[in-house]
Amino acid sequence: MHLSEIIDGLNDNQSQSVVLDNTQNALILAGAGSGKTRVLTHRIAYLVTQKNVPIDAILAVTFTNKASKEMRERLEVLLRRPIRTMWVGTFHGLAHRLLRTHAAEANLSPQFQILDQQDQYRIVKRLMKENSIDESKFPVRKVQWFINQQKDEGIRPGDIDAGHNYFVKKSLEVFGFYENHCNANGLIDFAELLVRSYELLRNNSELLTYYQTRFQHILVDEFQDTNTVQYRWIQQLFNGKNNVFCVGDDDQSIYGWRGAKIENITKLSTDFAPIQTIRLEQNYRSTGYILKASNALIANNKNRMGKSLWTDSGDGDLIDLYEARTEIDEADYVVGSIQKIINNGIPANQCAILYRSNAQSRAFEERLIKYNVPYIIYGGLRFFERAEIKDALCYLRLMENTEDSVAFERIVNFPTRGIGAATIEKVREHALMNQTGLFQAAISMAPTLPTRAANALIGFMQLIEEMQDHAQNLDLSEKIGYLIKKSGLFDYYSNDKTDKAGSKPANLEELIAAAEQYTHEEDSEMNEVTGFISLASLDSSGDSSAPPTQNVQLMTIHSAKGLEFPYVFLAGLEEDLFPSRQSKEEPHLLDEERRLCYVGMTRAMKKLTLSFAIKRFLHGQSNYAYPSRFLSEFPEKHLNQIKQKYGATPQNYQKDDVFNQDIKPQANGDLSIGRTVKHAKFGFGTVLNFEGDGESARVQVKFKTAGTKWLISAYANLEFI
DNA sequence: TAGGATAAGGTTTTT
DNA sequence: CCTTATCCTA
Repeated sequence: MHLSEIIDGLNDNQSQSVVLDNTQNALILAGAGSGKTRVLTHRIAYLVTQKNVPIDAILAVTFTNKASKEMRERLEVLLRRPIRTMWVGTFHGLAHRLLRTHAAEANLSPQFQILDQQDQYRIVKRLMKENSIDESKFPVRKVQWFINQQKDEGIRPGDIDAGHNYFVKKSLEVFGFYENHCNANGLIDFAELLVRSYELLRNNSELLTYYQTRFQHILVDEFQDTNTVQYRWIQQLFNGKNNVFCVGDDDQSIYGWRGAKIENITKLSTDFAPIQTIRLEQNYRSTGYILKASNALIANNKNRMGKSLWTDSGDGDLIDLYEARTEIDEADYVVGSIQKIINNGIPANQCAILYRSNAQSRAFEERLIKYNVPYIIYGGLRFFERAEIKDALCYLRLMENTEDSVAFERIVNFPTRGIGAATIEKVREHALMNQTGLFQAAISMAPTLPTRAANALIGFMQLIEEMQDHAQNLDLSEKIGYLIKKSGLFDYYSNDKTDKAGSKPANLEELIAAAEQYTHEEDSEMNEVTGFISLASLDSSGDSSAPPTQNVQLMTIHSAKGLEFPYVFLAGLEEDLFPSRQSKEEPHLLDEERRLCYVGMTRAMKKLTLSFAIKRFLHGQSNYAYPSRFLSEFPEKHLNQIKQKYGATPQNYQKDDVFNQDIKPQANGDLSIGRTVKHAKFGFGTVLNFEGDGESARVQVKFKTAGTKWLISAYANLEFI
């Protein structure tokens, strides 16, 4: 292959990055839409075709499964050959591969199972109960969070001193119990995948040397999102003779809450010196106004490495800003706009609705259904996290390995078969005393139980054994098809009245289809079943089905990272929602919110529409909100402001309210709910409620800065704006 | 023990 | 508001 095939069509900075020589490491500061995936894939193609680097000498790390899949596909197109054996994957996926390959050296059972968040929660909760730790004082979720936070920093229970902090002290105690439990049962959570594989190489110099020598080129995508352990993981594989090539954008760091360290990108320059930094600032995605506004917004952050995107494709349309009365009005406007776009012959999947939190999707979903616009929601409950799917997989796991106690607990009495809490508790005790798995314990102690419980339990174990026998020679998808019927899961969910949408049986069938699509690598460290189960844990999205072509796409901004859409609707730009309430007090959290907003805006190619609602119903109640501060952080001249349909003044909210019955058409002289007022001392506020009339009226006002207060109208001297 | 009915709790983002 | 835990009855 000729060099020109690889660098043709790249701009100067891009091709300079691609053909960097091997004497130094590289940091590519790649702005949104500057073609970073292109640079990464072309870099690899350059190494393979021009420098004769074997594909097995390359390690390419991404953050999402989607990104690694895409990179693999693009590489195969570029190189015109399959690259199955190449190490391309997510940090978690690659760490998992390492641990499967060297399970013994990592002190792991070869059958180890991956715990997802839910499994982990359950275990932590049970351990706390067993050890009489009060859940009301130490919420399970917080303790779980604490444990993961430590692990993301590579910290083990023995590594820290709680001092006088009682919460830390108790959490550490649970952390210890949890570790023991996981070690005894061959369980690995997400964070553990990383820590454990890091420690594996740290404690085993032979292996470390092997991988250091093998991976001549280490390429990392989204470097700004690496956490402490991930950074060390890369650092460890670097021996000074090989090369790291990191691509990142400090302005798009949005996973600080998950332990990502934005500083890692600056640490890189000292830890991996000499390093060459190249900036990619030409944007090929968005029009001029979108970029100018995004640049202005992100300029409000301190401590940036500095970068300014530009385009030569012209200003394009102004950014629309819609001021909605409520979230329903907002959804109406957005869906209405999308309908117009579709009516112009543009496919629906070119439109995306992005939001800060998943809960916001509901209003949009309702309107999309009402107006008959096809849509697809990403996130929310992911396929492999659905209860019915996990149930089925647990049957599969138990059939594969009867010692899988997590699976045993989940399905021993599901669908219900007369095995109650009391019986299970006895099994657990017996297992603990004899240091066996639950299944083994159940076999040996069943005869000691009362007849009814004993029969039920023995019946369950016979069922599993019978299923094992019968499924032995079936292929994976047939096995799953068989087990969902035989176990009674399918019948159970078919008759489940709480499944309003009735989608659960369909999901079970979808699982069979997913198993059919699953292609198992022959040379894998795992057998087919284990491979499929691991995939289900690590790639929770699961819907491997063809990408939707005629659906409007709805997702959080977090999951939109790395994607682009011609028409983007960024909704819910309100204080306390975006930026979120828990972020606004802390400058570094607020900066991350701002980056998130920047990421959202820079997803748009042709047209960006922002919106906010004055009143929003969320988490069971209605609240008035102020427009997000982010809206005032870029020049107004980039905006085309659109007020709500029925006029711009708050008084008009009372009339023509066909969409929102929940806005009460109440008025009392100058008073009306939703009106903006000014108080001499408290400043500006919004009327939330009032009672009584005239001089004796009491008014509840939510002030911008002073909080919410009840005031006596006669004394408050409110000025109505 | 099962399964409905009622009460309580928790809400940002996810590999 | 929705999910989950707990209570209560058959």
